[in-house]
Amino acid sequence: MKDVARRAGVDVSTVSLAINNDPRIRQETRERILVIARELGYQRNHLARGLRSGKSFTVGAVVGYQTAFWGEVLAGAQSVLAQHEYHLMLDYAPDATRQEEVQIEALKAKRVDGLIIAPSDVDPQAGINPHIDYYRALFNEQIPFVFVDRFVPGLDTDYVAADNFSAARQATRHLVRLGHRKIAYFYSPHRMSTSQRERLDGYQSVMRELGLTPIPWEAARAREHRRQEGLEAMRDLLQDKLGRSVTAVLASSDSMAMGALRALHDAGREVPDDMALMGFDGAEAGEYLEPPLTTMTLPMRAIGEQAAGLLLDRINGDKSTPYRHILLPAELVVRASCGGLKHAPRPGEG
Amino acid sequence: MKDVARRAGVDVSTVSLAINNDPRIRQETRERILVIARELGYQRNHLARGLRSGKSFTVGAVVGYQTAFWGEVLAGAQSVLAQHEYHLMLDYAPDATRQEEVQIEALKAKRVDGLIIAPSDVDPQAGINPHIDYYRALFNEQIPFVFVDRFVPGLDTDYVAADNFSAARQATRHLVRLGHRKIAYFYSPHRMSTSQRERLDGYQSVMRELGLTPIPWEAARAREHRRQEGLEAMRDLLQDKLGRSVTAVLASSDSMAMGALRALHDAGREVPDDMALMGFDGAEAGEYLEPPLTTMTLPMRAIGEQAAGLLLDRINGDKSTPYRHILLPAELVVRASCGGLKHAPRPGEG
DNA sequence: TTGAAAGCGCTACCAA
DNA sequence: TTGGTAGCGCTTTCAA
Repeated sequence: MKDVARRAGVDVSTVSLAINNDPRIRQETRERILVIARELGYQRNHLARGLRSGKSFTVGAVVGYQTAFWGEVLAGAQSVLAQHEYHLMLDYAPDATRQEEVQIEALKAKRVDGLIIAPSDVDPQAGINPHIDYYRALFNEQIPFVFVDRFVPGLDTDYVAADNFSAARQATRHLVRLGHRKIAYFYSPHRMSTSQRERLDGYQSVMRELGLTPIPWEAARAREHRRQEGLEAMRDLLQDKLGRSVTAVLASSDSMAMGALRALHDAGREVPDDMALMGFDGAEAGEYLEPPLTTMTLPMRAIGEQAAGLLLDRINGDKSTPYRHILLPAELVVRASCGGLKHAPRPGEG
Repeated sequence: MKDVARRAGVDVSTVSLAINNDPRIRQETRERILVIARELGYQRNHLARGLRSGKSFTVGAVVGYQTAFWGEVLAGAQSVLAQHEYHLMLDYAPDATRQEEVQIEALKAKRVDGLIIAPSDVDPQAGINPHIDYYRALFNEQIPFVFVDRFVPGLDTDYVAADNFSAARQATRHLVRLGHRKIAYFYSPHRMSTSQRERLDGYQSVMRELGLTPIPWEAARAREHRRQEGLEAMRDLLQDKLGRSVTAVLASSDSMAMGALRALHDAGREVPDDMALMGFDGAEAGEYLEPPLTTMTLPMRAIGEQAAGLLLDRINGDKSTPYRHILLPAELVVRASCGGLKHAPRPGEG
């Protein structure tokens, strides 16, 4: 920058103003400076800029294990941030560790301007988020952050997620519309995020409204991958007295549905003829299953985009604007796993 | 830091040394300073540190579109970087745009200490990477970087990938071992990365060595998702005179195999009885297919971990150590799509 | 509209 | 083993 200033015959401060498009600089001067800067291959040092101005043009993201879901969300966020010269710093914080707090502290030391956070699951015993005190402190520190996909009950902040409650209602109604009455809901009670809670609630609300008996089916034993849980839940169901009357299953996630599907295959049951099966998430793999899986597709990219947008507003805009909650609609994607269709949809149709 | 110094009755420079675990500071002094720092909630400012020391403790990653593959690679890299107080700055650069260079320049402005790069595909016409001059310049600038999954021919740098050539050989031999002689290889010539090239070469080398005729089958028309390409390639094959004699297909990626599988289902062909089908990548979804897909599983996490390790060595170690190429073995995962098994493997078995 | 100078928080150098 | 001080490259304030 000093070199640029010397070559342009101006002061460094003038160069700075020119580069930042400050209206006080004369058009002609700015252009001359910019040309010289380019010639010299000048590249602004964001570290110095950040140190002086108190902004790093960087946002931290703390999410759970790497999955296709989070990949999409982060890609969405990144695309919006990139448009504003912002960068995303990535961290994975496996649930149920203290990691989450450590990661955020590390990100704060790097002076991120804001954070995109998927808070860990709610403690099933206590019914509250184990990190709530930490988040409350973070909030009081005035560090801008947005919760994605899930939130911390008791803390009012910016928040972006799919409308899981409505989506679960829509899914349940879809099964009812196809003629099912004995509809079980597969889920895992071990780690319940707020979104999982809302899905369960949505399912139960529709069942009750229609005078049907909710059959919440807990994957009690397993607690590793969702898939294993779905597999065991279905095995249990098929051997259970009550379970045997069930004609349709709504799974709390696509991976759980995949496990359930495997169990059905293994037991020689036909899908959808013997049992209708529906997933939740819109995982890409669902399309490839046999039969292809009907599911609620979540707007993952949009969740990331909106989260980044909200965060940028909060960083650059008025700190005191009221906190916003954005719930994005999920989309019912009908494939063959629930019947009601003559054939499996071809790619692109669903 | 000034506050900490004052409270501890020492100079800021002493605090700095203490925090950086400099051996010159007496154990006792260090501990006292550290305690006070903690009490005061002191958090080191990495921006200032970076400005002064010329290191940002940050590395940039530029990969293609978000996919499960890249998600795993990045998660692997992130886990290693986190152990060294490094952070990952994420960028997605869709192939075949100039984006790649722009992104890297932006990352450089943020003063990343190094870069993890998946270079774009080789231009099929010219046979060279369109960005080679840029990468050469980057190399001359002495900025540490590692190529992952693919490289730029003609540029000798640190490089980590799966051993695609050997993996393709192993895959081909597997099919031969099962009794197949007419084995086609599905691939898409439009965008050939170096790893795709090596897969094709590996397949052909085994076929030739065994006196078999290679049947490279180009997905000529489509050029969107790999899946669509696989679907169309299989349709073509089934209608082709030569193609009808084929008994096994090795696809250049799992998604291509999935498309091919759909086409086989649609045509009423049984897998593996009418046609054996094998994928490449180890995509999670392959396990859920009907029949489950035999594939070469790439060590995605390890690729990311090794890439980060190499980069850290380069950043912190001797700049002039010779460039290393790390090729990690892929694993043959036998499921039911190629036959030779009595039943589909249960989860965990394969 | 531009210039001059201070200073962000740290590390690195040299002196004690 | 510790203290003092310069200065990284920028933005920002104030003066011209």
